[in-house]
Amino acid sequence: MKKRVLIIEDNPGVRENTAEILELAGYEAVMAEDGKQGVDLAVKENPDLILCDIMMPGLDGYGVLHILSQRVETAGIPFIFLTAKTEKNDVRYGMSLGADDYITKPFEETDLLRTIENRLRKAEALRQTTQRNAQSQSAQVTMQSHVRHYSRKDSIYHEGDPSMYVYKVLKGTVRLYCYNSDGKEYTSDLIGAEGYFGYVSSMQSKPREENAEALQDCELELYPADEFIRYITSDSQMMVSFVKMLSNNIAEKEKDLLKLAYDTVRKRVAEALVKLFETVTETDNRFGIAVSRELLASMAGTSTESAIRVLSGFKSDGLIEINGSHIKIVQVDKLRSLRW
Amino acid sequence: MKKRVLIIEDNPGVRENTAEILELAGYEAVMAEDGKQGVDLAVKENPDLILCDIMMPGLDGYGVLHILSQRVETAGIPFIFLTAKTEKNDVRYGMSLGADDYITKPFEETDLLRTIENRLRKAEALRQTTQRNAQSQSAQVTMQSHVRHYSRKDSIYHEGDPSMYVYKVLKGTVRLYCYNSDGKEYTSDLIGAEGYFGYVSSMQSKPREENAEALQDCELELYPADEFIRYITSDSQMMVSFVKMLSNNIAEKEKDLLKLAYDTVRKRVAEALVKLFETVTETDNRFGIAVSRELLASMAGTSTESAIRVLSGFKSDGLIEINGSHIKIVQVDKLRSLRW
DNA sequence: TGTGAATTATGATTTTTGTCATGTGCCTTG
DNA sequence: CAAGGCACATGACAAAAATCATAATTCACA
Repeated sequence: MKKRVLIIEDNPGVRENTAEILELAGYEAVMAEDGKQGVDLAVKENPDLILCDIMMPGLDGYGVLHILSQRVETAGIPFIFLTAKTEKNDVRYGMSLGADDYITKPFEETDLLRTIENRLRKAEALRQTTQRNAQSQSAQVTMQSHVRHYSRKDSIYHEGDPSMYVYKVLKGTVRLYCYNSDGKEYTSDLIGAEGYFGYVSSMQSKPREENAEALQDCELELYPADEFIRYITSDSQMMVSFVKMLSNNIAEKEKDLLKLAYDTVRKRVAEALVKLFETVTETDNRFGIAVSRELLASMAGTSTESAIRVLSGFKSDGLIEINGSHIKIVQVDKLRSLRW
Repeated sequence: MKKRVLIIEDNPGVRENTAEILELAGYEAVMAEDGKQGVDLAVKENPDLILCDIMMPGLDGYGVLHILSQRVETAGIPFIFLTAKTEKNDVRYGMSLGADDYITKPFEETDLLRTIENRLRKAEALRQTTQRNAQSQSAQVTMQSHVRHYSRKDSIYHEGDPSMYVYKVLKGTVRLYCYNSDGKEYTSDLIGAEGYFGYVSSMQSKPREENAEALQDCELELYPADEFIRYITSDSQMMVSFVKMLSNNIAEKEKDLLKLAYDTVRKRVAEALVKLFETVTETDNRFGIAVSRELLASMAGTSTESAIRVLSGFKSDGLIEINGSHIKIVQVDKLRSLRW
């Protein structure tokens, strides 16, 4: 059966031209001339893939993607941005919204077709895997994996890297972080022993959206992305657990958002300390845990100096003890209650 | 087969007593005397349900829940907090972390057993549904649902309400928001036509974690939570789409976090305006869209006055036009580029 | 169509936080 | 053991944002 591709592009020339190329290549092309019509057609026509211009009058490409991502029926359709600009910002922003890929205009026919084919193949592979697995219930599926060691400060992956693995922390702690446009760092998560990370982008075979590094010496178990997908989808019960994990993740981020929006630096640093304390279990607590003020600041979303000032305050309040970069929490309970 | 319950509680008296009650009631009780041991046992023993004290030396209940939520294998186990305090803050905080339920100490035997039974039954129901569906592939499943109308400012649900429905927006726009401890409002999401909401807590039969209200007159389709779960789990492909939707949600929240951490109010208000513009398609744009400054402020995570000042700036820069509460965006592109 | 309440706008002021500068102590390295 | 580098600490100042106050204007409703 012919694969159906939806083209959302306001420029008639580009639109027609692209459609022609696709039809010559054996696809069925459906065209929309603006964002709103694009959303309608995506729902009605249920295409196998969507090509979408970013800059459009009215509802633009980002908006289209945003809307389609919120619908179960359309969230799974591979989505490729057509971007006139080579501007990295634009592309990065688009990818972070959940686009699967992008093509820079003007594009070569071969580029276009190769990118489309690539995405269709990946989507198909995912479908095959999940369906095969759904049928062969019961059989205990084991994951192939290998263990790798990372030293403190080692980079595990970077933003933009292809998502090869899903990781499980066996020992140590991993830090996930990203940069804003001014180059400031925000630590979005700490993953302690037994925790998983890297699954979001792996599930969608999308490039990494954040950076990961070892906060301490780490032992990680690496599951190839397709192995992980096979494992997760091998059992509907597993899938439900996975969904629950994702849901928790969402709830937690929402909580962080509320904190970041209105809470004082003091509260946020308290939160960061407690989280650190809860995640980093390895070190013995006699001397406290080694924390750079920079890390704490990037967890609280503030400047290093502000974080330091708050710490000084906690110290003189007797909540913590400071020995160089080692921080020992004396009164966990009080610190906890500070967060609210 | 006997159901296994893991009790994580540092007080030996309470621990032994609870175990005794459970064993008399026909459960198998496994005990852990602190958080760390609790995590270990949760992994090793794979219990059917976990009871966990909040206040414990070392790793506390929140920490245990946090860690277990990050593991696929343990994220699905019903988790119930034992809390000595009746303090609402504590409980709310725990629930927002992903706990399924809580029991206040000292508890009545019947309360304890009823709560446990209730949670086990819900978990079992979910398992049954998903397994049944996984076997009966292929058959097209339709969802029972009904449509309900909401007028502007109508409340759809409140924080703490039981999660009865998953909603789909047919017409209009819905606002999701939550309050911080000072009573300040943060608008975490706007859902436009075709978007779904309310699925996170519904999937886990947990109480609502945020508030939902109609931003404009709305027509919503209501799917009973169990219907929705049945629908989603009826088809592995559907499940994958759902996971993708959740992943997108996470990615988006992460993006918002980065913005909130380091971006200026100006940028955040620009973001809010664009988002509003992209979501609220209904109104004709000749007069602009009606937006209260309070809404804009709660989307940007700032005070109303600050939001107003930024708007005044945009107005004198010719980016927008203001007519009372109606805002018309004149130069979308410039506004968009302001966000970075 | 007028009136009062609610919202928007804006000035003045305070509070919070970020930035720059400089000093201190510790640790590494030659 | 000394020198240099680096992270931590803190003061001084600047910038950003929140808060308070009050005026102007919309808007809902009789």
